[in-house]
Amino acid sequence: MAVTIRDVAKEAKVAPSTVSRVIGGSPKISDETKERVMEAIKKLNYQPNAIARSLANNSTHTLGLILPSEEEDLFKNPFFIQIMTGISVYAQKKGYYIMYAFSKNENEELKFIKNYTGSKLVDGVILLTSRTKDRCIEYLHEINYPFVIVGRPENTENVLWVDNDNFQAMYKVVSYLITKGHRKIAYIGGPEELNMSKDRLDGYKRALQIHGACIKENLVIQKKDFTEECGYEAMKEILKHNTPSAVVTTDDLLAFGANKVLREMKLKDISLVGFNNTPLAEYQYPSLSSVDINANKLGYYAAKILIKKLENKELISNHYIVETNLVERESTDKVLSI
Amino acid sequence: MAVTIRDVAKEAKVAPSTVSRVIGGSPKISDETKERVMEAIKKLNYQPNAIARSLANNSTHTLGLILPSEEEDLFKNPFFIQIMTGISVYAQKKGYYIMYAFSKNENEELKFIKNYTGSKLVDGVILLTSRTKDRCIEYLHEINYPFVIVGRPENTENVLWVDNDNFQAMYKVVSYLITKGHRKIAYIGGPEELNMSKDRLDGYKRALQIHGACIKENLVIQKKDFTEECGYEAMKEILKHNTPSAVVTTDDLLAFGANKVLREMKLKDISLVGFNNTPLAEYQYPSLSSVDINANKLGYYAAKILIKKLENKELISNHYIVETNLVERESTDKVLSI
DNA sequence: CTGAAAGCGCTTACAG
DNA sequence: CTGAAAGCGCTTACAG
Repeated sequence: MAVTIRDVAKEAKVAPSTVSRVIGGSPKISDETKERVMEAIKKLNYQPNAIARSLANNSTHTLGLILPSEEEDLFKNPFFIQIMTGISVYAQKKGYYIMYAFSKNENEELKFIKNYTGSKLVDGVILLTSRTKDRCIEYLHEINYPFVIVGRPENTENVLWVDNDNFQAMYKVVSYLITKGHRKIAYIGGPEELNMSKDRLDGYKRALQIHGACIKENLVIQKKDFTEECGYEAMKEILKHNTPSAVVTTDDLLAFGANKVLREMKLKDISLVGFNNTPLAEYQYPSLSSVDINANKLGYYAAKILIKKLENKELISNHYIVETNLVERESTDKVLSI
Repeated sequence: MAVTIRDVAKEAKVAPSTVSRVIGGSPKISDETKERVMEAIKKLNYQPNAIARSLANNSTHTLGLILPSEEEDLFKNPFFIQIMTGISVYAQKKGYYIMYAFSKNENEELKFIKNYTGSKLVDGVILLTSRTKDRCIEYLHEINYPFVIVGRPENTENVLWVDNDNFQAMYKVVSYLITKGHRKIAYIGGPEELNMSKDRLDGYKRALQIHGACIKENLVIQKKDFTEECGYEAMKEILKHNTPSAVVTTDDLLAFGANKVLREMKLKDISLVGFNNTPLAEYQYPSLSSVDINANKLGYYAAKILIKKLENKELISNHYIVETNLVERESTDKVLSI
């Protein structure tokens, strides 16, 4: 049998409640008994039962992480594992545990959330996807359970979230290209209904506008998926009507597809920028410049903002913006021939 | 306040113990009361408190997953996330929860294990690294806590583990190359002290032996790390004395490095095989043939074997071998010029 | 400063 | 077949 608080109490010749207070760091315990209890704890190698503690405290010190398992790039993009390490760094620092569940779709997500919250297993929930009109968010609101979303949700009222500044990220990329002399810059994006897509496209347009560069309709293509195929098709479409000097994309996979076209057509002078800075980027020919979104920080701050909320600490803001940075590689290293 | 078993009892006009029995599926409850209780549960939308249950049952239905955070290829290799999804598929099917912790080194690993087990948070532990003379394994043995290791440990006595058959995996690769006409096959491996390394090297040697091909000392190079640099150096060393017609490696990163040399020296006729089939493999030039280790299955069976143990089910064996398969790509597609 | 008691929300022998 | 009671291992008002 494992040693309990009663064993320690007996050993130290005090009441269990006193042991509990020593452990909890209660201030009103004499140094003498504190010491005696500590000795007993060490002698018996006592470790409090976390479950009993949770029951008495009505708190498990556990965060529930809901992951999508059908993501196109769950394995190709280190995004998820980076988020997970980021979360764990902060959580572990604060003595919180993390549970995770992979769910295939919104229904399953909701099922896990109901399970986690209804059975009081977790103190708070971390969501990694936010759909438009997200039922999980609605539900968590309804039952008033603490949660945080990685990725800005449609409606940010009363919800905690962390995200990159997608507008600024793309704005910076386009501005950078303009400074390098580019004027005709094409854009290949993913599903246009995503917030992320809107923000990035806005950033693209705004940067061009500010610098007085042209925004031509057929320089902008948005596709249904973040896949290589989509990138390939998009690049083909663009080249039908135009020959840009640079192409920006909203995902490395799109950029890979675009790059394939450029290679096939031997268009060596067109610059190309990816997004997410996946490990694959540096292995492209030419190696691909890409925007690093610092996914680990997204996780870190998600955990931080949620735990602060759980501990009723004052929140300066209901969200946190993680900076992005462009990793420059060969694909933006080309001499402008225009 | 959340609804408890007492509320349900009151609503159904029975004792809490009866409600508990209905939930637990006890056979000796009349259909009539069972129905009444079920109605009350539905009406009040009752969900048992998992923590209270755990305390009463002395079991949390939770598995603790210990992950290394300093792994060279934590982000480049989808190994870990695949393991995690594999674990979750089986665990979720069986109603188990999963906690994870990233640890920087053996000491931290041990700390988390002590925490998880000592505080009774988890019913069993899943380890993803086994060192020679692993203190974590020793400790878990000492306290007699259920655990499973992904990757065959040094001493398999009395421990649960899952792994690929590394001997056979490499044996098959080399045999395959021999059938394609190769006779002079080089080997680039990682740290030789790893079980995995020994097994793969043995598989290489055995296959050559069986087929009567040559095993030359300086065709085999083992490096300290699974990195691109190491692969690069190793390939250089090999080419100093020999010109093999094919090269096998024990990791894709090693193969990438080797491939770099081959490209630089324009040795287009040398076949190359990677290991782990990372997403990067298909993006190489030429695309890299690689051994898929089915990491998701490793996770799945790790969870399965551990949960079976936890539920005192009969175990046919204390380990499970997950098959590997060679994914053929351009790098083994070359015409033999020898 | 410390202890006895009640309570967290379940489960499960025990009794009927 | 069902209920009253004790127990899982903690915490925390309450009293002194």
